[in-house]
Amino acid sequence: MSTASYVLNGDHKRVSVETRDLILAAARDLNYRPNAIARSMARQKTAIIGVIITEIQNPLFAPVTDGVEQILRQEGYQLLLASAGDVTSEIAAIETFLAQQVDGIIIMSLSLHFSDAHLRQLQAEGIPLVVINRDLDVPEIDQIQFDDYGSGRMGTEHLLSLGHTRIGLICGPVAPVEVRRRSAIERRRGWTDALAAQALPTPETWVIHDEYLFEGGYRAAQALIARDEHLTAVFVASDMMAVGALKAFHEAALRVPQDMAVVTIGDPPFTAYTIPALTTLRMPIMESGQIAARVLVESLRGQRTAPECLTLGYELRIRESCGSQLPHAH
Amino acid sequence: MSTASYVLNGDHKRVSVETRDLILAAARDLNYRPNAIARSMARQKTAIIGVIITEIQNPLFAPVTDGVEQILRQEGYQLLLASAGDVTSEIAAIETFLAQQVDGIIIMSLSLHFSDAHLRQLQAEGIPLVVINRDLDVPEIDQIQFDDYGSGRMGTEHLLSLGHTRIGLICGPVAPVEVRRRSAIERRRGWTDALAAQALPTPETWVIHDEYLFEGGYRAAQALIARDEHLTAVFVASDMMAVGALKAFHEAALRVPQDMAVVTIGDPPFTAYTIPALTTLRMPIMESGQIAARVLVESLRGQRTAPECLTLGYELRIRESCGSQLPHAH
DNA sequence: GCGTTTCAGTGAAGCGCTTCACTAGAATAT
DNA sequence: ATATTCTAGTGAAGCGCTTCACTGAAACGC
Repeated sequence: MSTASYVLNGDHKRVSVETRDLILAAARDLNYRPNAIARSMARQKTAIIGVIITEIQNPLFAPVTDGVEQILRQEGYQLLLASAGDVTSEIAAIETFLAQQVDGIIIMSLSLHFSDAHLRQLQAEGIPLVVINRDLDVPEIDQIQFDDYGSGRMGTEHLLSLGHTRIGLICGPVAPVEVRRRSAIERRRGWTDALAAQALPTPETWVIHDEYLFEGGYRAAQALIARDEHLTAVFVASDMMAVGALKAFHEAALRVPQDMAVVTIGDPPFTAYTIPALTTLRMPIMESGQIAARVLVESLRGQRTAPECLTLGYELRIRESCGSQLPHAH
Repeated sequence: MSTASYVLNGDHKRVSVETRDLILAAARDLNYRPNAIARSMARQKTAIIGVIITEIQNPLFAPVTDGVEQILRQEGYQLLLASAGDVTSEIAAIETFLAQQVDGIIIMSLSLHFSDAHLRQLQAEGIPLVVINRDLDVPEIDQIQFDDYGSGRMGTEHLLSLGHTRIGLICGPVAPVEVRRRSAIERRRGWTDALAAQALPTPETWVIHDEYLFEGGYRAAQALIARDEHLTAVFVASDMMAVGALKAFHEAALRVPQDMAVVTIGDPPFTAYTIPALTTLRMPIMESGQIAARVLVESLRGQRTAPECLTLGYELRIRESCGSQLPHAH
């Protein structure tokens, strides 16, 4: 039995070629399938990674999961998936994963401010953990972030570079605390700083916060129009919101980009097919999943010394909605 | 030890209240966490379900996975996820799942015509299996389908009911065989039959097949416009394609719905925020995941006798692109 | 009061594998 | 020729739990 085990695990030194072939042949004849559970039991590791995401249907999660899965598959790990929309169910998911003896955990959250005592504890117990997109003040934990401040700044600066000075902001929720998104706060900060750097005003009335949804963008744009602040451009900090905003502008007979230039944030291909096509800051979502998985795998192999704390940048994709390609009057 | 096991598994008959409390207290003190691997080993089942999807990023998959996850979580099962874009990797994923001793498998494929010898074999080995959206000719296997023929028919009939007679079709790929989608074939059949039932013509030139993508719909609409067949309406058999088509129509200065009425198929919320909002046949995607999970769980509990073969219907959502709400001239 | 049933708890096998420690024999060294 | 090393293979413990078969004591029946 031990010989068979060595053969099936590819230990070439311990077994002669003849016995090896014999065993392999027997395995084939018997239709032998190794029992991963028993192996995990004996080895005290499972080659399974637990992945927790906040909501499966959120557009961020498919690409992240895809990225994670690509790398894990390639590295020989399996992926146990759970969704957890609040701290209680996150803790429950972690407990289940630990019971399941996962080798490591990846958590991809919305940029909500969750409490993280349980993550500290996980870390303390020595379970390899990588966290994506969470406002976490625990430097020992590997983290992958997005440069949300930079995105706010970059989007606004692009509009500034096109000559706009009255640039509004449609952004995700910043209050109340349960739904507040770090990304929304940071993007707003970026917008503010970009305008302030040019000594331009940033009045409260040029900003609308709403949910990161089509509906939210639609409502926000309507509200902004109603305020009649003579804006010539708006930075919409989410592609779903931008689609909603485009509709509201269209209904208000505001032409984009002539009457209202739009820059937004996102990754999905559909931003290229809106009317007009949206100029976006591409968010490296799938990449964040890949990187998280790689970092985790390196941890598991003991190839890491210091904790990772990466911030991924956005990339400007100029299309029609910002009006770059049009001569426009100011 | 056995007493502890009984207590922790909630067997109330075998243990006195005092010992139970003692054991529970000790478990708490020791921070005891049951080892699911060891339990699986002893019980010969894992409470893990393997889920295979074709491409994580395909818009069908997030809702399906969501539906599956909801039910499985509620029923106490874990979800092991793998993506497999072709038969070879599907077989590999199944092998891994079997090694992992999953209790059952759910496969959600694109409606490609995959070979299914390996599924028959799975079935023969007695592994509970539910397949969503695959063209499978194996009546013993539980299957969840979408009524694609019905959707083609229903969408076309809606346009007929609005007085259109020259109704084009933009549809998914039907050839070559590697990329051919059953859904495309069926929807075309529905379109043909709906028109034929009214003794209307269904010329080849009114139909364009392309990929189920924004790009595909864009190209297809351009091609259709170029043919100049004086169509007044088109059934676009995918919401992504419809978004692309809308853009092509817009660029060709064709007004939707006045010059070209559009009905499409899909579920995602974004169809309500296109310009104009798309009239769609809603595809019960998440529901298909829920149902698949329920069927599987029932199988695992031995509560099923006959194999399931469900076909889920589509539901018409009238919005702007079909022109229902407009008086229009014919 | 004796046999029977119930109750509470214990012992031990076994789930399928890995891996350390070991052995017998062959090869090599001195 | 003897000691040492190497090679190929074996034995057995053990991973952490479940569950069947069992036991001793208490409760019950007539």
